[in-house]
Amino acid sequence: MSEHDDAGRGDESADGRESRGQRTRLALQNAALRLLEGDKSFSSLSLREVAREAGVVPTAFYRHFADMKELGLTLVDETMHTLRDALQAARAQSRENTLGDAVASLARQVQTQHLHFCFIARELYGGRSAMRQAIRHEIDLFVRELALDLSRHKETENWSAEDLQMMASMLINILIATAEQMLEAPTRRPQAENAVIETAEKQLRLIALAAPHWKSAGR
Amino acid sequence: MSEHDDAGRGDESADGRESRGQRTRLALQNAALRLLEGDKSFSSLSLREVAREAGVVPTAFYRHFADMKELGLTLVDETMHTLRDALQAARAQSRENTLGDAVASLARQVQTQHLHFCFIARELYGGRSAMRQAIRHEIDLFVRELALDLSRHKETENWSAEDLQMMASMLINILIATAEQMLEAPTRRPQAENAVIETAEKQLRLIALAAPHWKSAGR
DNA sequence: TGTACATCAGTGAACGCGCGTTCACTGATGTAC
DNA sequence: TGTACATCAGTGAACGCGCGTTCACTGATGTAC
Repeated sequence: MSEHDDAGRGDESADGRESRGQRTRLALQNAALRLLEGDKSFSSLSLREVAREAGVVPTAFYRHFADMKELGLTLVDETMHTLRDALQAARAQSRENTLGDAVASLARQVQTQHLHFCFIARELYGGRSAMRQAIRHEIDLFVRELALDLSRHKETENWSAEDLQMMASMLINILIATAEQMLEAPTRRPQAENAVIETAEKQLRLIALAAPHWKSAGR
Repeated sequence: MSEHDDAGRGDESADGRESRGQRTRLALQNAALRLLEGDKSFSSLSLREVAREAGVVPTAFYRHFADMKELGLTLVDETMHTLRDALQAARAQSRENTLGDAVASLARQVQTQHLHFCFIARELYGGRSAMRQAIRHEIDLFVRELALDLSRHKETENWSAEDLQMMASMLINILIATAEQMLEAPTRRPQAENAVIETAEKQLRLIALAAPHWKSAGR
């Protein structure tokens, strides 16, 4: 044990290639995501099913995760990190350009990160409590970030913190609902997809219209 | 066989009390809803589990449903019928009174129809494809009904059919998201519930604010 | 560079369990006379 | 009202299956000298 702390090695990933262990771990994660692409939800996925899809024997699973629940929470973590980057890109778009560009950017993300969005959308509502709460928490972070963004816009600069939060959560709701609808009609035709995108754009535009009139009406 | 069509009897429920068969059938349905109240989703529910909760032997299940899928679709049908009535009541409220009353009415419905809302919210996103599509279809009907309602309001009377649809689906989205959030924090405290309701109210009010300005801006 | 050894990722047999579904059955409910 | 019979909801034993998890193992990867 005492001979282990002589050098600053420690981190195995610095060694160039990813180790054999890491490869199987990733294979398990990707196998689970692949299996979730279709009809199934994570809670109806079996350990043996995932191992089979990953091309390893069931017992190998335990070298990497204590149980399916741990795999699930790992997937939430990694996936939400990916989505956070995606939404950050979309937010950057909307700051510099039009709302339409922001929606188009989101649509592109949904297409390229298809597996990740499938997983999150299913588990946000359908999953077990632990996973649902983990996702909710990440979404709350999104909402807070977006609220901060909004506070720097001229139309909403002197809104109360509460109202900014309300506005942000409504916008995120629209994004979630839109992503869901895009996932629902994948194989049919791109025409349906465009209709969904167009509707989302209109909804965002309508809300943008209301912003300058808020507080002046109301109570 | 020929002696069966002599009288106009036929319908067994006209006999006063519900028959023994109907009682067990309802027991199975309610058992499933009860089991879904917690963490689980319908697809992770087993036939034996439902029979056990209903107090019958597993094989008795087959007297009433071909399999779990049939039970699921039956539950969707019945539950959506219940919810349709609930939303119709909420719509009537909003026509005659304020938006706040409409939201309060929805909140009351969520509390009294708690089990039904739990079931639908879970299965809308987390369920198997057949069930998800059945629910989506019913929600589409809600949206269409609401769009028709909107077309009779003065602020939106000369909007295009497309725009009415867009508006209606946004309103329904808010209702769904609000119901979901109310289900999420049930045991904690009523304070959280009130915050959710207040937010929903504000969101609806904000959209109402935008309505008169639509089309005058836009492209 | 080459050999000896330690570590650890992946193997395969085995277990007990709850599952969906079948079958022949029992006994209660409803009907005909 | 009373008896004989048909219908049909619910029973209980049995089946084969995939599951999660255990265990002792093998053999590849990495380390020390």
